[in-house]
Amino acid sequence: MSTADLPKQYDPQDAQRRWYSFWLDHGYFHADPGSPKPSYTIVIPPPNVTGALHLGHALNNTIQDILIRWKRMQGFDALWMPGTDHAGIATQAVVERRLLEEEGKTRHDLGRDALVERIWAWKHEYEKRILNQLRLMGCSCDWERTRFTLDDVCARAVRTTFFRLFQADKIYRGKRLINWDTQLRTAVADDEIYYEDVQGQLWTIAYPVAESANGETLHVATTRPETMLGDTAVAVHPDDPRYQHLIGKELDLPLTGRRIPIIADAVLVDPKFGTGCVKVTPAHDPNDYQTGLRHNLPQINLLNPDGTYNENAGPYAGLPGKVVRKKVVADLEAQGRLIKVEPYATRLNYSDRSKTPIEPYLSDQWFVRMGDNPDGSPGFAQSAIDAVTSKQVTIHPDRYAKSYIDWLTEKRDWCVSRQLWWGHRIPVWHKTRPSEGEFESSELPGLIRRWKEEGRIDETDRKPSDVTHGDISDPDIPYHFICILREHDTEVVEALERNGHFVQDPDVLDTWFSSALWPHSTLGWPDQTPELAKYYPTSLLSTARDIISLWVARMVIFGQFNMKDVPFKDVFIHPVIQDGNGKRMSKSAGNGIDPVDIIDLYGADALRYTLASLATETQDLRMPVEQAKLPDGRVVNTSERFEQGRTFPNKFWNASRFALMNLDDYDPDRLGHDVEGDGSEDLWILGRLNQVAREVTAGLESFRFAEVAKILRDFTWNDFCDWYVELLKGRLRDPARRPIAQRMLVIVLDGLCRLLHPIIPFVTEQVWQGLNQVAPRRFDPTSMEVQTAAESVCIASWPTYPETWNDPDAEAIVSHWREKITALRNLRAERNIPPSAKIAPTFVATGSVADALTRGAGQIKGLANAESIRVVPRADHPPGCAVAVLTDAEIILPLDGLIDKKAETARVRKALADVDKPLAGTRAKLSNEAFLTRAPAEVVETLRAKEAELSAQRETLSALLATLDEPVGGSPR
RNA sequence: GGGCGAUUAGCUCAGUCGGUAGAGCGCCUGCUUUACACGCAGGAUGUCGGGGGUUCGAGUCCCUCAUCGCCCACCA
Repeated sequence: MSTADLPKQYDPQDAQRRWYSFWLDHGYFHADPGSPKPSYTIVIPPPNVTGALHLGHALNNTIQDILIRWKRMQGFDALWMPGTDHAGIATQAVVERRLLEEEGKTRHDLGRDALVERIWAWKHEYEKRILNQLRLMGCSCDWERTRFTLDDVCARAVRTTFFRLFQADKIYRGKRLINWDTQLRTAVADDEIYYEDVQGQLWTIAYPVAESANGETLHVATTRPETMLGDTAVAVHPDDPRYQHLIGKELDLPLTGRRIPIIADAVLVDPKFGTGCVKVTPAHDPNDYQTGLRHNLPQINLLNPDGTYNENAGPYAGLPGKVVRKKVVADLEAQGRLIKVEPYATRLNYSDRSKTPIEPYLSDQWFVRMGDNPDGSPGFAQSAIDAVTSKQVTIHPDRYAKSYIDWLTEKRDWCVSRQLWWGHRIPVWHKTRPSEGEFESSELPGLIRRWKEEGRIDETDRKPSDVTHGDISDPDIPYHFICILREHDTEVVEALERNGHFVQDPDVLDTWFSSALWPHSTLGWPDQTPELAKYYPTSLLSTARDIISLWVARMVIFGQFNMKDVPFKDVFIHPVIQDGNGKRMSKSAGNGIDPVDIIDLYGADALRYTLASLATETQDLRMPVEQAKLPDGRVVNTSERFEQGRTFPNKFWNASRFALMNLDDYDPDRLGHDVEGDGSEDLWILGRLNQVAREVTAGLESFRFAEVAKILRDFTWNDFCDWYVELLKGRLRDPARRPIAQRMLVIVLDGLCRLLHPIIPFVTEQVWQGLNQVAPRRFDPTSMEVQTAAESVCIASWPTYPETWNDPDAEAIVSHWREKITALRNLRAERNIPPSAKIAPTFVATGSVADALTRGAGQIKGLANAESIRVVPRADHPPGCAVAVLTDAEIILPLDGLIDKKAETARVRKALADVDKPLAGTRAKLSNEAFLTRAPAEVVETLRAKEAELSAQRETLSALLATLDEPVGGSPR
């Protein structure tokens, strides 16, 4: 191959364009359920269509692609299922914000259908962008199977699941406090709230004990006095001696004339705080709400949707909250019930969108039951815990299993309804109040019975007397819900909605509801598809730790419910990328790094290699952010940590370039004079290649990506490039030895392409294609024969080399060479011998060391730039020589006309000091009686041998120093 | 408040079985050696956060303190 085809610097952009489309054209990424190969499956954590991918996505997708490519090469029918998430609240919020900024409109101006249409348009744009980013990174997803959590396939799975949950009484209607934006009249998600510390006030109010002879009162403190109108209890700590006699008694709630109980609650009340009495307003405070559930307290809702007070507030009805507060305070004061008012720093919740305070608001929501079944058998949460404790699902690193289990142990029911427009609409129709009466006489009751028998609908028809276990709905209100199986069952929908008997629930499902189905919905469930049969359960899930509870746990739950099996066998939790100061990267903070910028700057392989080398078991990893200029002039964020990823593929490229330039006359069938290689270096490098292949395989099996990246880099750079290729250069120039050298080069390069491919797919494909041009027929590690290589490294076999490729003798010999050559280079540097000057060293050595050096004379001459070398069993130190004393040899280097006694003395003294330090430590240990008697014999033996070696080395150095006519220091102790 | 993690070279991090510490970048010296200056050769750099314990021996195991970060809950 001519150098013209092989630019000095690897051009990642060119390779990316060429080979990605090449892979797609050949369909390598497409999995085939009909294939006899065993399956290996990963479903992508679907990125939100809210925006572009960030560096965390890049890390996660690099990990997944490494595994998928590796398994594909191992002969698995590898499926990487791609797709995106509709991300309910997040996406709707993004589009609504833009609507407001650009057109000054709210969603109510547009209406439900028009807004949803806008969001679809946004989705199309970002989905395209996200999927394209994945392609740029080289991700080998099966694009023909791309899914979206809100597409028809997923929608069917969602509706079927909801229906089955409804039938199984795993879904119920309950109350929950939501964050209510009184201005926009809408529910707001937790992450759409911001806090502000404000200087408020704390009012202390006296509640009189009912029918108390001595006029006893309880003092309660509150930051929101107006909510007292909804109080349904006052709580004290059960162990508080001050109030023991009052527990169970009642209070006269001022201003209302209502009687409320005094309850004992250890959770809500901290007896050391304030007066030790807490007013309980279940409908307007999350803690009080929980307390209310514990004590079966009524929940009195005081609010209208617009923030004014309702009829439950009696005389205050119709007034806005602010005014109610003023009047309540004034009225309390007038009645002498206000004890004190003091300034108090408190935190207020505000809606991100309207910038107005959030009101906790009690509303009807749908819940999925997490607790155990009425018969005591494990419910959803317990089954999901069991899946992990029994290792049906293994979480790596295993410390995350704890957070998974801890969260599930609470068994808190999952609120699945959201007051949004973007998402899967809840397939439930409510009976409307006006329809009562005429409904009974209509044809509907009969139809409903029939449809139910046909399995098209299910219903919950509850009269006030019914009690459902765990159901926290208001027991006084009857309801009738119809759950519909098929969305397009127009016959049913029309009949239900006719005459306004039923209306569909306006809410949509929590986005995690559809995400929880992802591992089976994407494979076609509820249909029994060949894909489902083959690829479920999937093999691995790779994700970030912050969604272990939101997503991982729920996938296990729904997998067990729908599929009767867990969704994946392994879960890998990858680290979170932070900036150099340990802060989360974000667009708004300006410290984010865009993976596409890194690809533009250094290439996809650089991005992937760097991220892989950072993927350790740590939970956070830091990446100092700095700026760089793109070719087009844009200034973008990058990090010095991409340096390794940038240089390494280039190094590999250049080593390959050297090889390819020397393979023009490669002939796999012409083997020179030794089939088993030509020298110790060949046996050594094959042994190393074999060892590296095994370590890399083991590393991938246990998700040690950083270690795998390091092993491969070290082998490629330090063994292959720095030593093996250098050792080979002389042989390549010798026509008799060239064929074997070429054959060796091809074997190692072929192996490196395979081993590196999962991490850096583009440069390895580029090299593989080059190899295929000059050496299409070559050694194949699977068959152990010379045969035509695969047309792409994507589908080449993962290498497993014979165990016999392991030669400790060759390894020892080469390590002797390396050691002595390094010592010679060291001498050169220290004595300022120019690299170009030829030297003629003498090695003093015996036994196997001498053999190794004699055998490698030619190699050593080449790499140390020596014109001759001698190996002798003993020798004096003639004056005017530099001498290096190694543990098993001495090197005597005559320095013609370069006698510098001072420099040589300094050098030897330093060498002596270098020996003295470990020698002192070793001797100290060996003189420790306890060590000698208690440490294992072999440890003692090793140390003794080391001591002998160091002593001998020191002797020689001392003698050497003496010949330099300098005083010698005492023996170290 | 509960949980998890981190603290090792100037920076960012490895360090599996407890046996006297490594890498990349940066730094210093010298090299246009015909694969590579995104390179080659050589070099310097550590009280492994503090204290205590277990052990013949601790970066590694245990306790404790400090600092930083993340997650979850919460502040009447």
